[in-house]
Amino acid sequence: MTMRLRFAPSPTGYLHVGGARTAVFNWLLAQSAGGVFVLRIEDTDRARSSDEHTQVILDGLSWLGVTWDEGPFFQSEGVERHRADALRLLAEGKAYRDFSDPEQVRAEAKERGMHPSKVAREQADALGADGSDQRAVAGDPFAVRFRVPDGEAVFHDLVHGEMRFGSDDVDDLVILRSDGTPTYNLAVVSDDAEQGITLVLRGDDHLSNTPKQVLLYQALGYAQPTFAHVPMILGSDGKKLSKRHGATAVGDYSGQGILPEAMFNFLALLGWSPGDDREFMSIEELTEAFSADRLLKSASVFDTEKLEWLNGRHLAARPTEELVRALEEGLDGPGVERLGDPVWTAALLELIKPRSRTMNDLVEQARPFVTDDLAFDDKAVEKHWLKSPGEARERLSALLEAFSGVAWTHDELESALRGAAAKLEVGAGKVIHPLRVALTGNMASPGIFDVLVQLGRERSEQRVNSALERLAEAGAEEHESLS
RNA sequence: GCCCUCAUCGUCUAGUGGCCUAGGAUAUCGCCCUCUCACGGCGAAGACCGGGGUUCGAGUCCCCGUGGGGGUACCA
Repeated sequence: MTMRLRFAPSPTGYLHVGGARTAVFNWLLAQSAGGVFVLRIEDTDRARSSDEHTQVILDGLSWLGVTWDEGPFFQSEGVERHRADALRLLAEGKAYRDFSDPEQVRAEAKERGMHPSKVAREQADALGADGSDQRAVAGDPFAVRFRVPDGEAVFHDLVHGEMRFGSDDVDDLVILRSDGTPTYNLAVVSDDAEQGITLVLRGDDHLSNTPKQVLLYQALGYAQPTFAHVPMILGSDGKKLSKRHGATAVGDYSGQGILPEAMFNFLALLGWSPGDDREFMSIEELTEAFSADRLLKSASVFDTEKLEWLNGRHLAARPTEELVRALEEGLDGPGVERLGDPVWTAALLELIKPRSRTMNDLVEQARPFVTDDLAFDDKAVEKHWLKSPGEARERLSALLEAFSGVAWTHDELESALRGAAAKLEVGAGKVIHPLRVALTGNMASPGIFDVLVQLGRERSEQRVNSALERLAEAGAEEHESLS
């Protein structure tokens, strides 16, 4: 029998990393086992669901590379079937009409220290089958409750093993509301059965719902699937992941320059491991290594730092052409046409790749090389220029002179610069730092000779010249304030 | 309250009764490389939640606590 799996998000918000991880596990299992992966949107809560949210979820899955074989199906399309299932249980005496007022039942249950469903069942039994029929015919509104049979609900869970729940701990649940709409627990069972799902892999927040569902499978005469309840993903404080923790939607991370394959890799490693020491893995390797029996039981914390480290590794592994495309999208204004030179751009990428963890980093690192509109870091300017504008000027003009005759190569520039520094009787660093600010506007950059070569003679000299102008102004002001 | 569930370095994890003096990764710190920042290399520090059992032997099995999470809805 081919394995059939499903991912069934509710479109009540964005695609949460926890949901994304569940989708990743399902996908991985379907791929590695040659199974079928079904996508179902659980949109029965019309008030909170929206097409917009559905689209965000679909986009998020596509971004991650999670593809589905069937669907998306919409739970709302199955309401007639859900209702028919509920009514069948009622007809077979496996469910009963509940005419009671929820408020009143809750109050009474609280007073008598019992569960509301017990009170509801008591009232229904007191009414009797005939009484129930009469009130129904008379048009009294009622909900339908499942009459939980005595015995045990048993199911097999791939991560928790055999699970047994006594029916005493399962309460008679409403399966059809008094407005005629089906409830979640009935709808999932009906849909999973209809769609032939053989393995339900979902978050363990559903673990306590499972006995109810198992009992419904049996009452309805549907084949019961195997389950796999995977642990939840927590925020950095060990609490349930929420907006407080910042980004929790996969879309947020793509906006921050996280690569989909890195996110996929990271999510796959949350609650699962290949059993050896591999961490940096391609989707192919993950598919190859994945197996449900290595799924973990305990919740894990979503650690952004490690995600970024992993992203850096995936970024370094990306083919140059793809990174170029990202730079083209991330940068604009005069100068971007330089990216059209594949040799120049490839060289640039070699310089900035090891210094970048996210795509956003990469774009920012590339900026001073690509555009001529430099953004100066105030701290860098203060430290390497304005502390002593005179010295900075002297050193930069010396460099301009020293560079004027030499071939524009890493080694030639290096000996020219070191020679100039020696002549000024200062360490090479003393000239390198003001030069770095002139060329990049920043305190940190790739090696200074690489920067010079990458910028080329003309642009390098222009930048040094405009630095000198700025320093001349600063020097004049300094003079004024001193006099 | 009741029911369920989980528990190894800060974090992700390896560990299925002797291979554990508890391994790896990340983060942190130090050193090396060096013009800065990264990368890289080397090194340090860092964990079996507590208590009882079972056993010749327990991180690993059992029980009880404690802590976290979930459920207990005419939400999904």
